[in-house]
Amino acid sequence: VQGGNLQNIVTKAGITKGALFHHFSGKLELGYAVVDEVIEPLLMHRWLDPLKESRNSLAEIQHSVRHFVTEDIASGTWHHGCPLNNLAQEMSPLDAGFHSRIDRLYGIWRAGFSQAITAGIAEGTVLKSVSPDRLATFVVASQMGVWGTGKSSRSEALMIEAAEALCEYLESLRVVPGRAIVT
Amino acid sequence: VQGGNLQNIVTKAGITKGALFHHFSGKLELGYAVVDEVIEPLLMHRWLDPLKESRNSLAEIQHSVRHFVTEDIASGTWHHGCPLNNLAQEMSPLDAGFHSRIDRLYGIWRAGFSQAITAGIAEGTVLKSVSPDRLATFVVASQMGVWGTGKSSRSEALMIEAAEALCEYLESLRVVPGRAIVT
Amino acid sequence: VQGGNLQNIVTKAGITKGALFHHFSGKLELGYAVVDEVIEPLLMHRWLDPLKESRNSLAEIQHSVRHFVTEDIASGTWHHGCPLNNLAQEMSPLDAGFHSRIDRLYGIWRAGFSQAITAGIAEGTVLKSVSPDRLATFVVASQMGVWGTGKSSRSEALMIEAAEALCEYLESLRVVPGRAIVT
Amino acid sequence: VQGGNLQNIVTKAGITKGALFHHFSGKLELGYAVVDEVIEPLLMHRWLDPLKESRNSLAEIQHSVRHFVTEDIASGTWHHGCPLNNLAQEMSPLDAGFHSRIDRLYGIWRAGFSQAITAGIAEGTVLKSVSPDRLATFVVASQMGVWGTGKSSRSEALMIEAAEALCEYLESLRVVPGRAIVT
DNA sequence: ACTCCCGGGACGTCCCGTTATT
DNA sequence: AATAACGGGACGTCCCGGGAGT
Repeated sequence: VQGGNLQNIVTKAGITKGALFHHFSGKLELGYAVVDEVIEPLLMHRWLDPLKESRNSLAEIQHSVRHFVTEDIASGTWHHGCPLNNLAQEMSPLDAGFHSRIDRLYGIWRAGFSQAITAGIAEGTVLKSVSPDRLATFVVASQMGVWGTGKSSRSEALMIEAAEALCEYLESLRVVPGRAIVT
Repeated sequence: VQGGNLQNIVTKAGITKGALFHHFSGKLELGYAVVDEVIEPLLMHRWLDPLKESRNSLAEIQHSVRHFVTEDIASGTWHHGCPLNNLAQEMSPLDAGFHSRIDRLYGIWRAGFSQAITAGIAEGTVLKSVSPDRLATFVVASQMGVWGTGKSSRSEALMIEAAEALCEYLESLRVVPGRAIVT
Repeated sequence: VQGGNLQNIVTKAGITKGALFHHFSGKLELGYAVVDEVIEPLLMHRWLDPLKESRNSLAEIQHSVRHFVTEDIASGTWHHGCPLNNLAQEMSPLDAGFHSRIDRLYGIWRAGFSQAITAGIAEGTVLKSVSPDRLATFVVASQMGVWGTGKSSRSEALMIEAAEALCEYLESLRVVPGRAIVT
Repeated sequence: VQGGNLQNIVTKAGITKGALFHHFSGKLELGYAVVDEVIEPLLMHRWLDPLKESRNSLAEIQHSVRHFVTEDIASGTWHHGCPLNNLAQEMSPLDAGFHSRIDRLYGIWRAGFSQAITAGIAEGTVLKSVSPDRLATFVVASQMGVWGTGKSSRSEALMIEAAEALCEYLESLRVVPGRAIVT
């Protein structure tokens, strides 16, 4: 469960502390590198890039939510939780500046969602009554909760249920031809 | 931010380490006691007890969500996050058994919500289309996310926005006289 | 030869690192304590206090020089050098502020000598042509050199010779009844 | 202040660690080479060679003392202390054998002074009452002290004063036509 | 011949839990 | 019952020297 132990990190990575210190000046630099070179690309690739090429924002977010849960369960690492959140918990005690890097990614995440939702409204796939910023904030928060649920309960079913509930909510905000709209 | 240091804990508590070890066999037992004697009553008092005396479950949950956020901000400790989640993050590396206590509380939380939602459906204040278990899981997960958002961003506005978004969703699931219902 | 190694320090002192850390917050505090509570009193007791009660400054300094060399050789630690200088060499890399504490002691040493020499001139035991400050600086420097000679050469004879040469010089600055005076 | 770090040494020398290890088997061999190829020639050039060509030993030593202090201050590196002493302090913990090389240089230094003083006595420029070996030992020790004073205090004035005091003492041992001699 | 990458280990720091003491 | 002193050990840092690769 604990990745913060440097000895464990290097052992599991199959390297030594000497080798690590050669590439990074310390644990802090390692954390920075992980955020910048692993987590940020992962965030982009898994959550934001698909939205850019999509014409249906909410459907794409739903897809990502379901896909991520499915994949995590398949990979067997689903009870590890959100990598971003984990790193934040692990590294924050070390450096206050680390916190800002984490928060920056959350900001990017929210901004990307907000932008896509705005586009969805313009394209007529999302209800006009939706506030893009608020929904983006909520979806990110809920996804954090989905991971937290999986991590705490270690129950596949519960994690899936939370993810499905999020998707269900998103579904209610979509404009679907032939569906009545609450005013 | 770091309360994990035992020396800090006893110092802040105004006692000495020796005194602590007379009452608890170690850091683990202390953590257990905190869960059992502090967090569980707090969970009951803040989230579940109000539901028992209420005739409108979703409205009560909305109230709790808003109340907790408001109060946390007012107390100046709002960026500390959820006590339950914090303790889980702090202690779970120490002991796998600790994890089960945390999860038990989440289970109680979900069960309490689910039961109240079921009652709400029976009483006609909640839409019949709602799945009590699923919604309970989602609300708990989202509330975790709301705290996480506040803790990460340290932004009052963002935390409030996430909380309001959750309340907004709950609002859409309530049965309000004179409101059209989506089929 | 190496006292700087903390593991060696605690081992030779018969204690453990844990015990040391309980009394001192770190190696630096230990060094400070050694300077303040060991070396400074030693400086006072061995070099400056005798001068206060003496009516013949140079003779007293000569006595201290000879006594210290003799005692060091007898104790078998004569090749360790000057404790003040050793600590300066050992600790300076750790903390620049440490340097000032060391220098302060040298200043006290020089000031004490200077004052005693001034008194000696007034009492007529020291040549009027002597500059107190200059001689004090030189005697302290030479005594440092005497220790350095012993430490480097590890030769008793050489250390004694250096000390005797210093005493011989001091002898030439004394006013002795019946001795001619160079003008 | 700290030159002991091998990485710093090679960086400042503009080479790499790999290159160093092709020429020296380790830090120890490097230290030996520095003593043999840098410090020993420097000792010869600065302190002993001038004596060979001089007809007035003590005046030459005075000149060297003053010259070294002046030059060190001018070069801005005067507070680094004596290269020989510094290296001794830096390296001797590493190797006992290193100590002997250092001591050998001090021996050469003393022998050179002693020989020059003996010649000075024969030539009539030094008082016959002077013991060449003892004075040589004392001058070397005092010069060590002069450097130590400068290094500890980082005060130009103090270092100059110590050097001048040494020169003043040497002056008193010279035979100068027309000056009275103490018996 | 020289560089980069790396292994192994020592150092100072820090902290949990225990023991001697009152 | 409560404290202060302490033991033992793990952590992150740091560095010397070796060895593969060019």
